[in-house]
Amino acid sequence: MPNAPTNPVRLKDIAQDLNVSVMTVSKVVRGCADVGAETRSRVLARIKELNYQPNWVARSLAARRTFMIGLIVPDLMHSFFAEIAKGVSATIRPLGYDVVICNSEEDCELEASEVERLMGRQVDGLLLASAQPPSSLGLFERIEARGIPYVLIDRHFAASSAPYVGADDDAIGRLATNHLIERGCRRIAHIAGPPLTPGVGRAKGYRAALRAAGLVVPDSYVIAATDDASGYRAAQQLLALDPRPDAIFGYNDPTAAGAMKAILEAGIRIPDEIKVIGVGNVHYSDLLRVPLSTIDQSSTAIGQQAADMLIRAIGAKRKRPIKTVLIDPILIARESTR
Amino acid sequence: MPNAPTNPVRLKDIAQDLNVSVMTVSKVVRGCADVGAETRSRVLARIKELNYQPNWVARSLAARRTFMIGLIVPDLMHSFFAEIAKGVSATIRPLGYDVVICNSEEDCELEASEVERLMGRQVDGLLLASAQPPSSLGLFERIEARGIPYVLIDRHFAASSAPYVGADDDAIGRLATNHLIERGCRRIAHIAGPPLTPGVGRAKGYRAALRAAGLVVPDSYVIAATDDASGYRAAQQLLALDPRPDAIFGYNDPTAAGAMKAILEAGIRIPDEIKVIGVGNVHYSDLLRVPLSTIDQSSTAIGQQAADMLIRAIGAKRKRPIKTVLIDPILIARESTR
DNA sequence: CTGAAAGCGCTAACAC
DNA sequence: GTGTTAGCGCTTTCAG
Repeated sequence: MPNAPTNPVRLKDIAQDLNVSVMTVSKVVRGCADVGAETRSRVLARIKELNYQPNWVARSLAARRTFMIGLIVPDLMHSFFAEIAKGVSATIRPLGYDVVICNSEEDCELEASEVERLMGRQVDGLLLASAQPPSSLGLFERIEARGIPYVLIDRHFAASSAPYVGADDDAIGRLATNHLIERGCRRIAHIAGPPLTPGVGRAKGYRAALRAAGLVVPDSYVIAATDDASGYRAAQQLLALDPRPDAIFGYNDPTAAGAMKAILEAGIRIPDEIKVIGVGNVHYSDLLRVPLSTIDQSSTAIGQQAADMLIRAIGAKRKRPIKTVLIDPILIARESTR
Repeated sequence: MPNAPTNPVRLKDIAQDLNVSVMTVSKVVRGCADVGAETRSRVLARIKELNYQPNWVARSLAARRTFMIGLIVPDLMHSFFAEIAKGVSATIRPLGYDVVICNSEEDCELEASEVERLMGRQVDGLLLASAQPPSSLGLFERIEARGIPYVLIDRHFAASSAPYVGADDDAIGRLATNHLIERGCRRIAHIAGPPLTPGVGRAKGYRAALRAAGLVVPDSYVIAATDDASGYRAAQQLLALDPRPDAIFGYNDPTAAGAMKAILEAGIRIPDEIKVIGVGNVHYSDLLRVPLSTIDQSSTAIGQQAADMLIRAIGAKRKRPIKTVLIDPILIARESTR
């Protein structure tokens, strides 16, 4: 038979039992120094006996501090963001914070409403991989008006003056493209991401690398996509082009994986006839039909760094050093570009 | 220049502006019926003007209800759990709840401490894919002592009297094994999961199906593993056995994918020489070197169902129909068992 | 329909 | 060292 639900123990209960004031108990709980040794140990004993657990809602209201931070990502199913979430949790947990993770589904209205809710819940700070259109600034304004610290992740926005932590997308684009060039490719196509900084930056790096190598490709060599399904379709289009590309640089691993599927289905050999590279080093990259070369962006590190900066910003009283941290990309060459 | 942080608007501010009581405003905010039409619209107008957002910490303290629920999963990186998380969010958000997602890393101490924290934060309910050892009951007891509703997900525990939502693991084991039998396999090996209900149930179904078909396999045909790396090693062992298995049923997709890697590396052909099947239908299953046959367990549905039951339990005053929901597995046959 | 009184469980700031 | 006084911003209960 399940025990009858007990009313949670409160500070007051302990105080009464021991004939001390609530304040004294509160101080012991929080580890304040100014409590007599003997009193402290009596309180501690009773706390253990009763298994007292502080009520964080009350504590938050009184202290005007929740020790909760919000993390908004566009898609938890994408392992890149799941990994960031992991990095964030791992960093802030030991510091006594909890994360509330929200999924915006890449929908900017949903995102905005999540942000409002989190602020309503009085989170101490926000980590935001935003899906806002590049120029929108309403949301950032509202966050700033509230004066709550936040850090942008993965996607940078000119409209926001917040610190930013992400990969160096330009470098990613150059690294991937140069790798293909070194492998002897000349007709390098690109599956471009959505019009946010990662997509734009990688495309820019791609073009820069081509230019530096004196290569010219037709406009039709760049097609937009976001995930494996659209990457699959994009690749089908690319394969139909007349001077057929001899390489495809996918905006992320899912698009590259989708592209590989289309290529293999068309009976074209990877890497002999066409090479493929992605970005993200998702966890299953080397289990694919042809192990996928990719650019690692250290997602866990991104999460850690961002969490770190946020915690620092929360601690700081009134200044905000607008810092940007760019994580260096690492090339991981596998079978698909052999 | 960033706007100076504004002090958040409170009920009191609106009340003063309009010369009404705080109570009246509070009622309007919550949509209570007993407010004059004119008063209501004046309040509403001012609320919009000032962009009032309720302080949920204060509200929670007063109402003794946070409208937050906790979700504890062993590993967010595993897309199965990410998908459950998605299903949960999608279900409860429209009802005004938020989820706090915690990662236990498959570590039962960490899990216990997460649960305590969530209870300290006064969540209204808990969704728990627990990593407790099968017989441990301390944690469940503590949750029940608090009287807070919770629902077990994916892993069932005899020690807990809570409702449970998960896949029908026995059926999964039989479905997968029978599929292999139908495909002509006779020496079917199994990569078994950890000693929790999913692993145990699937292994049980596996044995039951073998028995029903009159097949006998040596004990050495069953090896434990949890992820792609250990699945890889397990498969290497299996391949070294003398009557080499002609099929491997992996506890989950990662183990099966790892197994495929080992098999292909050994120069053995899938599915001609050995067939492979997994469980989970992870999102990249058909992008693998050989598209992986699998059993789909409708993770999103699990999340939805569980969230649904929890919400119901929260609403219910004082009874707990100990319900169990088993989601029917679906076979997805791909290349690896052709 | 409206509001006054009385907290929710805890902490900040300052007295003793 | 310890306790007192005042809230935090909101809701509950119950009178008007």
